[in-house]
Amino acid sequence: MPRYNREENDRQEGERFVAIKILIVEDDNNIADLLRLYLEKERYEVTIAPDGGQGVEQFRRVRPDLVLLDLMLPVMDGWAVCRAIRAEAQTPIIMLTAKSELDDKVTGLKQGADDYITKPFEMREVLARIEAVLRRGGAEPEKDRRRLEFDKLIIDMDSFELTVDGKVIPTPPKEMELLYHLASTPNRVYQRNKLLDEVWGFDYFGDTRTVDVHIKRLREKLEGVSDQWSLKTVWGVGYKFEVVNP
Amino acid sequence: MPRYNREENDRQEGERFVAIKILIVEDDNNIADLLRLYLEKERYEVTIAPDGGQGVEQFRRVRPDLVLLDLMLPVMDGWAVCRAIRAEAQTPIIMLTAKSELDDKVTGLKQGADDYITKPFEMREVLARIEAVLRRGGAEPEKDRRRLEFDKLIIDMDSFELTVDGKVIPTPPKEMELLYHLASTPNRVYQRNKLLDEVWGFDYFGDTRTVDVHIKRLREKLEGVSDQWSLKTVWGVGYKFEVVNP
DNA sequence: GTGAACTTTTACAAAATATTCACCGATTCG
DNA sequence: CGAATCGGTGAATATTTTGTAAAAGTTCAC
Repeated sequence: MPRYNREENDRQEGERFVAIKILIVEDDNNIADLLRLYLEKERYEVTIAPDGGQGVEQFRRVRPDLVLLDLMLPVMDGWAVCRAIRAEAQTPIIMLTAKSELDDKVTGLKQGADDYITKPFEMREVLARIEAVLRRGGAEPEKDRRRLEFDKLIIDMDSFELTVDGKVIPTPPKEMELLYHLASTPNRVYQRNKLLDEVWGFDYFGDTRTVDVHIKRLREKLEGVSDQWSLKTVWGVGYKFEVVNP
Repeated sequence: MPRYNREENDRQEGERFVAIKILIVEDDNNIADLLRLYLEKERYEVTIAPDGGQGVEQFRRVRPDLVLLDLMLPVMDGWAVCRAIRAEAQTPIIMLTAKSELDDKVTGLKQGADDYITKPFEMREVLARIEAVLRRGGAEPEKDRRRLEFDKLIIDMDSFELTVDGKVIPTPPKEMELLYHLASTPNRVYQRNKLLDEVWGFDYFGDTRTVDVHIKRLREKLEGVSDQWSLKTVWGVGYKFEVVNP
């Protein structure tokens, strides 16, 4: 009975099951709500504080994984909040600033902010920066449960077990990772290149046929198990994990 | 002797047809070569310049889509190159800097750099930043959601599925791409030549009848589905995806 | 209405891509 | 250390798509 340890590859992007908490300190309700809207769509857990004082208070209460901090705040300004937070935690802080003044940038960075976004900002950019900062800080509360379930199929990257129709099927690491990767985003086509990059690693130089062989080995294990899902070839493009009725 | 057929056929797997050009200005050959290796694996077209002067020269010659610029360069330093490039184009620039000094960052941002990477860097990070910067600049290496919807018709390039009247119709890559291309700009006429250039690739030399045949194949799949849209022939000119317009 | 120009359709050959198999070196495990 | 397992390669095979040529059908201009 083979046993696989998974020391090396933790570059998967599995769905997170424990939400990442973000505190927004922002007095403009419109902006705050907009941010909440998008962030919640991305499955972040959002808390909003309308001024600096409440900002610090909420920070102590919820202990967020990241803070979005408006520079212009009533009563206690952004820098003060920034320092207050820094005084008791290394939580990443992204500053939201109305003017794109260089001076602000310098000062803010000195006070300990991790990044900057100048208003008016694009949500796309905000999301990207948040991800970047979180990644950089290694603050990944995700990873707690890397497990996907489908009809008669459980892909569990924690126990490294593939359960098909109730039975555990011994499955080598690469196959597990490939399947997990594909199934993480059902119905989305992955090109062989991308799979090599994302599953084998960007530093892997090898033939794209390798992917085919692994797909074949997976199919042997999965064929005819359920009509709810399947490993589909998209001719001329790549592969996808298809589930009916998404 | 291993074969890396990922590099052989250029527009394999329906990715981009015109390579994105990257200019690397870096005096350390090891680093430059390493960058080239990985970037070419990702299908970027790479040019290397070993010093600032040649950097600017090459920039004028190849007009890259992005510049990776080492800060420490012999003769003409990175900032000077940055300014020189900024003086004649808005091409995104990513700085490679040995020290992570705040001063450098600020100065660099002032000079117009778009992003920063401090050495020693991880290739993974470099690749991520490149994609981010390109995306931000709208040079879209890949659109976010490549999906078009019309009455009883969904063209989804993410799952690579053509859904007609609720049913998924198996459709080969070329047909998908052609239809997607036409439907991206409804009512606009495309000449056969243009379509060959834009869908088949500028380097494709073939008969213009080819387009006709593909149109015909598409029509078989789409005929009589909806009166809201249709693949129209514009006699003597080309084809268009026509939608009825209020 | 007629012919030239253009488009549609068909059938087939060529090209591209995917699957599968057998095998071997590397790695892991006992 | 030796056996078993895994990951990857290359080649043979199977499959699907794509391009072309040629016949048949349309449209347009006069």
